[in-house]
Amino acid sequence: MNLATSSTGPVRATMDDVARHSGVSLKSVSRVINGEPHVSATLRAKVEAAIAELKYVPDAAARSLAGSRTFIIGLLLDNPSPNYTMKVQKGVYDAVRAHQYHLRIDNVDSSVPDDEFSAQLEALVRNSRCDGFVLTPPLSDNLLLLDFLDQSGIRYVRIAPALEKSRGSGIVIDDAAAAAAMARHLWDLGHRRYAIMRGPTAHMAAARRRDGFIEELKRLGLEHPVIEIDAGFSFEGGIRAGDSLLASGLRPTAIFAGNDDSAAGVMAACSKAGLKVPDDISVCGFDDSWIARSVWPYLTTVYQPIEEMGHAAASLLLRRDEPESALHRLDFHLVVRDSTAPPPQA
Amino acid sequence: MNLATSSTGPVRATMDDVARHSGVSLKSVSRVINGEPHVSATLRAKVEAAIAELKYVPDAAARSLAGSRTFIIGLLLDNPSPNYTMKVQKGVYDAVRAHQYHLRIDNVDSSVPDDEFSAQLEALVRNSRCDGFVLTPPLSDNLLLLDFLDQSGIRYVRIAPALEKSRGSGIVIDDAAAAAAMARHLWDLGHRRYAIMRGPTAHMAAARRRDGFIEELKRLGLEHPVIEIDAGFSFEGGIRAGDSLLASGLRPTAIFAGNDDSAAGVMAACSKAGLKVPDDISVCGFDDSWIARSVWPYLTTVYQPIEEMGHAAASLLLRRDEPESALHRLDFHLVVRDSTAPPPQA
DNA sequence: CAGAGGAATGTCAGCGTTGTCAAGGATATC
DNA sequence: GATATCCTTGACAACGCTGACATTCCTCTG
Repeated sequence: MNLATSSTGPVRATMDDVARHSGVSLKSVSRVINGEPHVSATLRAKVEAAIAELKYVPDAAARSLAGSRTFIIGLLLDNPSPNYTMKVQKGVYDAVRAHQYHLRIDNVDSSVPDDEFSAQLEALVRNSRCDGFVLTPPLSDNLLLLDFLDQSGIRYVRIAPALEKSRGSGIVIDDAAAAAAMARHLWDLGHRRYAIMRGPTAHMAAARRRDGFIEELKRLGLEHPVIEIDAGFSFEGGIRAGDSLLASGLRPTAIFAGNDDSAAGVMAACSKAGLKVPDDISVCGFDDSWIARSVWPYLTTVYQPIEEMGHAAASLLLRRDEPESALHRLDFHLVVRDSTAPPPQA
Repeated sequence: MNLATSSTGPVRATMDDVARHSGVSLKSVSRVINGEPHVSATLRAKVEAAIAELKYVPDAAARSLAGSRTFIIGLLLDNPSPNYTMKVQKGVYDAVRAHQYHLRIDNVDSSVPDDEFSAQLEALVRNSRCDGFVLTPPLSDNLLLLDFLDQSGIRYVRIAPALEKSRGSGIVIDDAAAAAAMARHLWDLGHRRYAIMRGPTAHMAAARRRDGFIEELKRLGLEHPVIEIDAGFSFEGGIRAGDSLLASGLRPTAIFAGNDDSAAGVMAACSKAGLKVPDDISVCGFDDSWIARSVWPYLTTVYQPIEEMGHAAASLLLRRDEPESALHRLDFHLVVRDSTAPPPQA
């Protein structure tokens, strides 16, 4: 069997068939399909009827050869977290399909030296002709990539950008406000001794979460300093940070981790140390990723609308009437589950 | 800014440029690019030099319009597990890119009524012209889908098929043998009282794991029957099944769960019940997915080469010389971590 | 009511490849 | 040495659609 000639399925109708069938010119069919102005209602109706009857579907290859669009949106991926990535991907997919576009995936590896990275990008853009790219973190803040796309005149939308936010369009949530909300939750439960597990230093959103958390606690009147430890964004990082925190003898009653993975690690460290969550100590995360419901007790966290962010990013790319650059802020909300509770009575 | 005209990047060289540059005909360039026979070494060298110099890249749209290939491989997704999906996707992506193809993602929802599902498929195949599809479970065993693809004459490769294995090509591992290996591991540790958490009933691979596990134990001389409980493939399912098992008063010393997620749930149930893993009870999973290292203690499990399976599937699709139908078996191996240990002294 | 301007529709030449067919040259066969 | 056969190369017409431009038919304006 041969790849090339294997499609022996029913013959697809062409635009010519539609034109003949509805008694109008080829170009008029084209106009209807592309929603161009200056088409009478009568003609449109005729053509649409013919399209429906013949089950006509425009040929993407011919369209992109003749026109200048490819009807493909590229999703640029370089994120280690499968949960996050899949959610973004789902959102982008839905938006793209709703516009009759297709989703193309492209992975890049930004952990290589700059020149190699540039070579990757060049190859990618040369090969993968797309009408636009959705950039996921950490790519959203990769200046080399942004420069390259700008210079090539390729449209893009950034998900959760932190640096140079005026470049391209971006979809964000207010990390600081979200962290502040978590701070209030813990404060209201009665906690007064806190630790925070910082995310990766390169991750700007993580820094904003930290700042928002600490600011809010100060505003609420916290006296003790907040203990800070680097934990990264991984389970291993969380467990390590948790181990060393608990070994140090410091005993916060609540720990805020930079994301759900590290929070899960912290919880593991607590149970290793014989502390029960949430009775002895409260732990909370950020993202409401899938792992938040794959640990026991279920994790209190901040819901980030990741799928919606992907959807919004793709939609932005597909709206031709969009301004050059804009930052769209989406809503988060607190998800209180079982890993936070009032502190133990001293 | 307009999607259509935004690409003001450098002008791409066309095949015509290459032909002129190397002093040969258009068709000869085409022959070189497509690796067709009957091309002299001299001509090939000239053309290749010109291609390199002009940085020529064939235009995919023109190729698929003129020829009958699209240079796109579709990945059909309907799997709830992001870990699994991302791994498959990565493998498929790498294989596809190595052949200068592109990866298109398409989601379908097989949880809807049959007629609605058929409509989805029809729309998908009508719109998404691909040179072939990679099917992931549970789609690999969806007969409606297989019928549809066969009938449309579209090539596909199935990942982990269980039913009607002679249809299309398939990439599998030996689930029964893998489960048997796990059984031997536990037996060698000294366990004699087992429970097994069954996967979803519709999931054939899960059934094979169960059978392989029990068969092997019988072969080894197990006397007590293995306790069986349905847990599905989710964390919640695992925790529920674990709760009811432990509440029942039955006390196996080792629990084999159908996948890592349900194993994590079982571990949570154990710690809720005050049992320490692995000192009081051993727990093991299947897949070596990402969650196996996101629980404490790290999970003993079976490594399935999911990424390689995706890679193999796509490669199969891209080899034109492949027979109609073939089943390719890939290797698994045991990953012994911290969740299994000898049973407590009675 | 002539002329201008705009709305509605049509004609036609590509877009950048590949498939078909033909032609010329080299090699093999009797 | 003539004919048959294969190898190598090229000319040219699609592929299905859109962009530029032409044409017709209104409707408005003064």
